[in-house]
Amino acid sequence: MADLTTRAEFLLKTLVERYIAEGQPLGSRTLAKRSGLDLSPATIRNVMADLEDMGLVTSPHTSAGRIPTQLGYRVFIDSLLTVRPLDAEQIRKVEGEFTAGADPQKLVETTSHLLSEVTELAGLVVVPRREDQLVFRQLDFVGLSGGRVLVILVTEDGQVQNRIIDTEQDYSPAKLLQAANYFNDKYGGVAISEVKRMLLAEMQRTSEEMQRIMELALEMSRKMFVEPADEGNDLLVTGESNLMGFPELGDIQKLRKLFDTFTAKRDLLHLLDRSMRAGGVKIFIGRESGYEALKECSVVTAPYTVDGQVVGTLGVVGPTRMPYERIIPFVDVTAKLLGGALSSIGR
Amino acid sequence: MADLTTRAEFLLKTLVERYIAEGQPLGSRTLAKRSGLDLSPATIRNVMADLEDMGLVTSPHTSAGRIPTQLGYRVFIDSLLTVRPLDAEQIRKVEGEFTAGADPQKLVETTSHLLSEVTELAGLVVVPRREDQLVFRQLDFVGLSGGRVLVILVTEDGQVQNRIIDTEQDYSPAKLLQAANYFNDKYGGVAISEVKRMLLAEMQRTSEEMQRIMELALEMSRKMFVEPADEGNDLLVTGESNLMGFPELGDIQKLRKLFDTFTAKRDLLHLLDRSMRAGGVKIFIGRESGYEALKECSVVTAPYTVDGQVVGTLGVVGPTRMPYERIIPFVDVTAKLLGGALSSIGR
DNA sequence: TTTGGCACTCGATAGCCTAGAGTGCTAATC
DNA sequence: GATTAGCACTCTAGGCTATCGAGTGCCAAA
Repeated sequence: MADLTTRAEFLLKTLVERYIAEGQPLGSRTLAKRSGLDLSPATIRNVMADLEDMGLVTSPHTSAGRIPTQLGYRVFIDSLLTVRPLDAEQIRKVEGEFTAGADPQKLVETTSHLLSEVTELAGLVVVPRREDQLVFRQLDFVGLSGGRVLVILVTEDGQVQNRIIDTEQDYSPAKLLQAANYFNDKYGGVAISEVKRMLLAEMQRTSEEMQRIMELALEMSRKMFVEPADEGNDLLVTGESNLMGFPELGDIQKLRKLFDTFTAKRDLLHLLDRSMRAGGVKIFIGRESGYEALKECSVVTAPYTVDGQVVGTLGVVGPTRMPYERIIPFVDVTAKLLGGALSSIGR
Repeated sequence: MADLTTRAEFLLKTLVERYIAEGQPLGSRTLAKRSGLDLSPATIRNVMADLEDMGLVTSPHTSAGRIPTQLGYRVFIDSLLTVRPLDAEQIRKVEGEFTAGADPQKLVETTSHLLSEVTELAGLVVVPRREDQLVFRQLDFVGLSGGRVLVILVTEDGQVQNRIIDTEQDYSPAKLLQAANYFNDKYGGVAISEVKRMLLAEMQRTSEEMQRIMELALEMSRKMFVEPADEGNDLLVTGESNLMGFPELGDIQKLRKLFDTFTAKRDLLHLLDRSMRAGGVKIFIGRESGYEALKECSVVTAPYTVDGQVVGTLGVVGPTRMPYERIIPFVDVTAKLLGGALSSIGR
């Protein structure tokens, strides 16, 4: 396929820009005016025919103008887009949200709200729960009735998870405390995935010579750590309703599929996981995500790091026709700030 | 206004039932057939005219049949509805969900999902966080860097809340433990609202003669308890997307208002709080709720109790045209089962 | 009190027309 | 050879009209 001429590129760029801004197919006449080039509509038509041959633009029907195709957006984003840095007000607003000391869960919630409010799209944040990245801090056992024990798990980054487990008998508070102390001394500061591994090993090795208290601690923590955990990473979605009201998502059936995708989380988590490996902002346009429900949407993501290590991803979802030049730097900055805020909690 | 004749009642009943089932206005002709009464359409028309005078039915336009008004639904529910008990499969399903031991948060989530799945509407559950109904169990202090302390609050019913607070200095783990012990001994088993009150009193009274450790505990717990808490009761909404696809909510603007109401939670919480006082199932039809966004919806709620005391409410939201005779007993049963499951956690 | 008959209303659907926007092609022009 | 003007053509959106069918309200008869 022939390379794009400079002029064709320029026209594609203005076409995409205008279409993003106005949502209307662009005809040769208007494009001639808006481009600033001194060309007649007829010439524009010729160029458009070329762009259509290359699969970069298409027209909804004969007498409508042209709109970008998915590929057109791709080219636009990869080589034509001029990203505007955030303006002063936005930067101030974003930074303001991250100053207050808060626990990771709240930080993540704040971030997601921020994303959806500023972009007026749906905000996504993956809550990091990867076991190999979480460091164990301490365990608490709180006795409940009927042999049930509330286990509270604290990680170094200040996250708290809890769970009720069943045991065969009631234990005294003193016993529970002793058990917790034993366990905390032994595993404090170890990565959770490692704790799991060590637990399994320990249980096999010393099951006979163990003291009662060790047994208790191990039994409970085994239930907490090893048995089918709730889930891995979790996903927070906010501002879904921002997506209603985009004419391209006006079909209620499509909208429902989209919302179901948000609720199920699985597909989105998968998508966001994929974008964790690469550094920096990643953009999935339409079908590139590989999910039917997202075929008319774009997803802009950026991983965030704590102490230099990628722990999660955040981003936004919106119609393919979204103001990328605003969205991209914003998602980027937000990821950096969230990473910074999370880093300052751990020690 | 004249009382309803038995026949008029019967016709209203079948009208509402058929309309709920089919979603189409009913004309005199079809109603004559469906009612089973041996009456001509003309007679039905006379009765319908009466019902219309009484404000119980209306017609969308001249040549459409009749549909129930809000008042018509009210009369139907209050005096005509024959509630069907749950069928065997549903009961089994509901009970199955509540057997596994789980913490309150998970129970509430399960319940909400259950509500929305079975009814195919949006499920609501108020998470009880009323301070006067929660009994303090214990506090944990976990030191983080930079003078920050992670405070974990456990209540008797097994709920865990946590929060990071700022202090002026770093405390040693031993100090923190001591402080927690001091506090837990003193306030264990006291209602949270009472702890708050006592804290304020204590701080004023003995601020000079206090030992350092008491000071520390009081200072931290003050920040946890007294300073602007997160919120009061919280609300869980699931299955919102079930509401897409009801033709009466087909307008995307309405839908958006509805979803925003779900997200904001405030109005719904208010509504559910109202229904906490009365025992048993409560039904808000259309505008009765008092909220614009819900004007074409009905809300069916039931309070649930722990140890005889009402602690929260649950329910469903759907279009006014919902199968009440299925929904009502289901909401009722679910409330009872959730209450039971929560009761078995506390001691 | 019930019913049949009848004129009337209204929404939905289909068909038709027009205006407007935009295209592709061809031939003339720079 | 690139650009442009001109023109025939296509397609949508919107307005207008006619028709069909469902259903009503009312009146007079049973």
